[in-house]
Amino acid sequence: MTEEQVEAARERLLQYMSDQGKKNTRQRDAIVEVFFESDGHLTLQELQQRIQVRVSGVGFATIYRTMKLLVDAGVAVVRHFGTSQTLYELAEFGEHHDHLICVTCQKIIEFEDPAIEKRQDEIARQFSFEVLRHRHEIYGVCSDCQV
Amino acid sequence: MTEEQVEAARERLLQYMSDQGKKNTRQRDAIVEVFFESDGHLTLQELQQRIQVRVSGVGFATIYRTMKLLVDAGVAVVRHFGTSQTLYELAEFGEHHDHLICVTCQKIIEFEDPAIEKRQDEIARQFSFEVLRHRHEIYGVCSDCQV
DNA sequence: GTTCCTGCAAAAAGTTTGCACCTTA
DNA sequence: TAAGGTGCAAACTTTTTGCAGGAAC
Repeated sequence: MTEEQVEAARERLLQYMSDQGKKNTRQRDAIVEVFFESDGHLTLQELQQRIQVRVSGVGFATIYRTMKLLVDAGVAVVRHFGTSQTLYELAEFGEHHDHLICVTCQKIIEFEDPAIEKRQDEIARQFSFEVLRHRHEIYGVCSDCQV
Repeated sequence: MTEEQVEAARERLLQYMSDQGKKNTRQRDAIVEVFFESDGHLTLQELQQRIQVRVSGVGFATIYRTMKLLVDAGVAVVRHFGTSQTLYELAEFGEHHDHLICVTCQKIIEFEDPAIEKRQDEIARQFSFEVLRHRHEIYGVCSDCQV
């Protein structure tokens, strides 16, 4: 995700918060900061770990509720990749990417391939199907986890 | 999934069970029956509801453990869609296909495209990623539902 | 000063397991 | 009869919520 897109997301979030009469707090700032820096795909646990480093004692519930706020604002989306844990990802602004998911270490690699997107549109056309969105996930073993 | 594939799955399950010294029971038969007939993704809850109809008093734990057995035998796979619930789906035998999903009428069109599969392998190779499986879902509006 | 936020702890929701008893082969 | 299987209930895991006190505007 590019710098401009993160900026756009920040903008959108501020707009949403002022529209909804939401307040800025120390905790919220820290959570939002960590989330935007991370480039997505974090569980609540991971967010908490990273937040602890800069602001101590941010409760789990606060992170949960703040992420819900980000989702409502449209700057984050919830995803599930096989595990029972919820992941939060930066919402797409224009750009689209898909995922390679390591079934061993749960690492997620993003990829983007115009050739596949194009072929996909051709297939849809064959069926007179109007594409709205898609998900393409490749599950396997990443280089680090291969024996 | 075709009739032959369900047959193959049954075969494989029986083989696995005899290999592992697993026993046939009234409950297991009912669970397997319901699962194979359903041809869809079911939660444990849904399975239990359907099983109740034919065999009363099948415990949740038994269904859970039986589904685990089916997964181990390779005839079922676990999936997580948006919800927090686990879904069990029939495993694919041989052929692989992906889906065009109509967001209006929920119709599902299966497709298979060697060009995409090939491109996908190339991408994985770039990341030294060993592909195990993938899912490719295109959401949109089918020809019947377009206005 | 009112409205919103936070942390805690408890409640929910779903999945997994230990155990005593029962069934299959 | 031995090896598994079953149901119950309890343990776990993760997400969600109620509430009293605290912070933002």
